[in-house]
Amino acid sequence: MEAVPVWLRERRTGVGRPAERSRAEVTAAAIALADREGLAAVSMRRVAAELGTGAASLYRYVDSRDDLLDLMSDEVAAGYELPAPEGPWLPGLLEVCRQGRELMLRHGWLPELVLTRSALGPHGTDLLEHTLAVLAGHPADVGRKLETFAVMNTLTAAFALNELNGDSGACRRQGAYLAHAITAGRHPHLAAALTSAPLVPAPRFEDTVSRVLVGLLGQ
Amino acid sequence: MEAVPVWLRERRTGVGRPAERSRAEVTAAAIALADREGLAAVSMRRVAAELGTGAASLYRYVDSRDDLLDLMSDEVAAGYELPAPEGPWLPGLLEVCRQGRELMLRHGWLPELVLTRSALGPHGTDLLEHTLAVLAGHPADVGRKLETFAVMNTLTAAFALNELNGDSGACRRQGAYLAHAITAGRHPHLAAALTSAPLVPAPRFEDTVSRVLVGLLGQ
DNA sequence: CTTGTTCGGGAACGCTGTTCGCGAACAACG
DNA sequence: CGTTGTTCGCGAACAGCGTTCCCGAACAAG
Repeated sequence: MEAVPVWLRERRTGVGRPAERSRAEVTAAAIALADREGLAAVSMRRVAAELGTGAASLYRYVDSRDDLLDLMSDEVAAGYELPAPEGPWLPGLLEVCRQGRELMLRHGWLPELVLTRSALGPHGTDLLEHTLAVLAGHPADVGRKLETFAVMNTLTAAFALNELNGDSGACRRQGAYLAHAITAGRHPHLAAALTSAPLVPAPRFEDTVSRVLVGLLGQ
Repeated sequence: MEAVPVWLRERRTGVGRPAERSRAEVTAAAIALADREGLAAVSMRRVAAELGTGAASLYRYVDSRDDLLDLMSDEVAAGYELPAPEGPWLPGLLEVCRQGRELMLRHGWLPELVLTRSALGPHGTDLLEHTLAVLAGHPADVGRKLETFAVMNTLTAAFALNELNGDSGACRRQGAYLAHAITAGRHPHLAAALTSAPLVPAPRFEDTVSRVLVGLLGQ
């Protein structure tokens, strides 16, 4: 029934044996491990080994592995550089998306976390605040602005995920089946599409996001 | 190095001991289990127990748990009812999204699979073919149409996921932290937004998707 | 020095995906 | 009918997982 998110459970008083590590240290170790070997490698035991300690010790800093994943997401979100918003809103939002994509490409495990869990930590909250600030002069109602924030994150993560998976095996598999589906003959439009164009066209990230944002917010 | 996807690995010849079950039966059992207890409950042992057999037996029908998840996704995609496309493209695509959302709400484990893995099985391929058929008369190039297909699926899944998580604990946690962030005072726009509007406004699915599609494809 | 409190972490529990290998079941062939 | 080839069912085992228990150690305060 602990409805309190990770970020609010803070360090106890200065009494008792002092902790040898900090929550930030644990988070950093988990991020380093994920960057090196992927999200699946982030187990409590592996993270603990990274720190030269035992798995059970981590539970002094984190309530569960899921909490640790939330901390990782939010910590990366600290990498946004958010200047004071000025000028028209579209370039402002595009800059946010551009930075988001870069962070996600640098941390290939991030898109999965962003897409499947929606926890907003301190830095995520700052990002939302910045987005609302960019849209401060826009006439859309609050609901649509929040919706825009969610769509931006989702689309950026999905885009980054595609880019990351694009070169590896996942796309080959799909390609293999699509090729089979084409030769079967019952998918004329698909056949026409895939023979008339490169299989994986260079995705135009900013153009696509821009169109979506204009669709949502007008102008 | 098996680049062949699940759907192409077919039943062997009629030689040897006949199988007691079928791949479809295994898939159906996994779906039933996921519907009842969620995706986390879909372990090889649990699915096997559902069928009254041993866990190792499943590997006669499926190469891995991931394969089974792909089969589950595609099997649900068989639930689309795709009439021959006619009329303008926007209502045609909206109907696809509407059906997708309904399927995902009926199978709460689907959004996660759609968002994180992009495998296209036979029924997914049919859906793509249908989408391209609806857009047959549209002047956009092939790349943008494929992109539109991906965005439709992603957005629908993300929307459904939010609806499914909306009432449960996940949103409470977020709300708890956001409330804290507001009282801290450093997020004026956020504070204004969350006090001037209901915390979780009724999401207007079709309106949002419609705006995004028009943004991507024009008109 | 004692007391209160916290931290570190080995050990254990129940679970997971997957592999191995053996016995059983069947089709085809002689 | 018997033999052979092949597939299937699946118990047992392996390595790994998240998490909890619990006890000894380490410190602050009195």
